Amino acid sequence: MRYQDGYREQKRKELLKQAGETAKARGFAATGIDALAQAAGVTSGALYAHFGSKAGLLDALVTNEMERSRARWARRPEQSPDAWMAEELARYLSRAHVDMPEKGCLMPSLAADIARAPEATRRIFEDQLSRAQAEIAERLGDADEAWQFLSRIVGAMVLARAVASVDVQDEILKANRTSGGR
Amino acid sequence: MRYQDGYREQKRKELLKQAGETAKARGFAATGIDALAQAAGVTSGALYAHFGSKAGLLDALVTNEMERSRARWARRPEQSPDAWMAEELARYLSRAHVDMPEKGCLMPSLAADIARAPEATRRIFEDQLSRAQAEIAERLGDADEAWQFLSRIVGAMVLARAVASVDVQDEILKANRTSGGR
DNA sequence: GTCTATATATTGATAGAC
DNA sequence: GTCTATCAATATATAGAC
Repeated sequence: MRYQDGYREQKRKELLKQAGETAKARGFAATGIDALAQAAGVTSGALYAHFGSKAGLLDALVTNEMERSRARWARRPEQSPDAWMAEELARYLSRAHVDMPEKGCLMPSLAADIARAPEATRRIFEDQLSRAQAEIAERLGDADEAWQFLSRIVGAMVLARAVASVDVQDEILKANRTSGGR
Repeated sequence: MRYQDGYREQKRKELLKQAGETAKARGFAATGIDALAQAAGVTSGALYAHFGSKAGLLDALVTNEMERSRARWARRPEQSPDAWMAEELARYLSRAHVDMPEKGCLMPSLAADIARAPEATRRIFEDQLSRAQAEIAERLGDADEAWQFLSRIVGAMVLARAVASVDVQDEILKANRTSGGR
C-alpha cells in the first residue's frame, strides 16, 4: 500500500512534467489527450487513471507549474530588492525563455487557456498567483509593485513570442529589462 | 463587378467582426470553423469562400482587430503624455474589459494562439504591433516606455482574466493603473 | 457567395483485459 | 496502473447545387 502510493506519486509527477511541457508548447485546449499522453510515453488510459479528466489534468498542471515558478522566484533571499529584480528580469525576459516555452513559465503559455477554464481551475491559479505576488511583495516592500512586475514580465513574454522576428523580440525584451515606467 | 466587390468587402468586414468576437471569447485554436461561422450567421462554406482556410481567417482577424485597437489609441492627439497614459490605462484596465473579452483587445485573448501560428501570421501581428508601438512611442517620447506600456496592459489583462475572484482581478487592475515601476 | 452533403481525421471519454 | 479497442461528437476541408 505504502509502496504503491509512492510509485503512484512519483509517476504522477513524471506525467505532469512531460504533459506540462507539451501543453506549454502547443497549448492546452489545442492539444489532445492522446498527444499529451504520448509525449509522456504512456497512453490516454494512464492519464485518465491519474487525473480523471482533461480538466483535472489542467488543474494539476497549474499547481505543479506554478509551484515550480514560485520556487525559482524564492531563491536568493539575501539580495537587495533592486538587485533581485534586475536579476529576475534578466532571467525571465531572456531569449531562451522566448524560444523554449516548454521549459518556461506556465503563465505566458497557458494563462489564456486558464481564463477560459472552469472556475475551479481559475481558483487554483488564483491561489498560486496570489502566493507568488505576496512573496514578491514582501521582497520588494510594495504590493502594487509586485503586481506590476508580474504583469510586465508575463505581457512582455506573451508579446515577444507572438512576433516573428528576433529583432522585435529582442526590442521587447530589452525595453522591459530596463527600469522605468511613468 | 464593382458592385460585387463592394458587397464582398462589406460582408467580409461583417464576418470578421462576428468571428473575431467568438474567437476572442473562446480562443481561436479551441473554436471550430463551424462555430465561428454560426456566430456570424453563415455556414462554414461562406468562411472558406472569404478566407480560404482557418489560418487565412486568423491572418485577417489579426489585421482587422489590431487596426481597430490602434485607432483607439490614436485618439486625442492634443493630450499631454501623462494624461493620455492615465486615461488609456483606465480604459484598457477596466472591469468591462476583463468581463467582455469578445468586445476587447485581441492581444490578451489571442496572443498565445498567434505565438503558435505559422510565421506568416506572426509577421502580420508583428507589423501591426510595431506600428502601435511606434505611435505610442511618438506620443510618449520614448520607445522603451511604449513597449513597457504595451507589455504591462496586456500582461495585467491576461492575469486578471485567469483568476477567479473579482477582488483579485481588481487588485491586479488597480495596481497597474497607478504609476510606478522601479 | 452561400448552402448542403460529405470525406477523413481527431477529439474527450469509457470498458474490459491483463 | 496501463493497455487496446471503441464510442459519439467534432475537427478542417472539399464538391457540387443553386
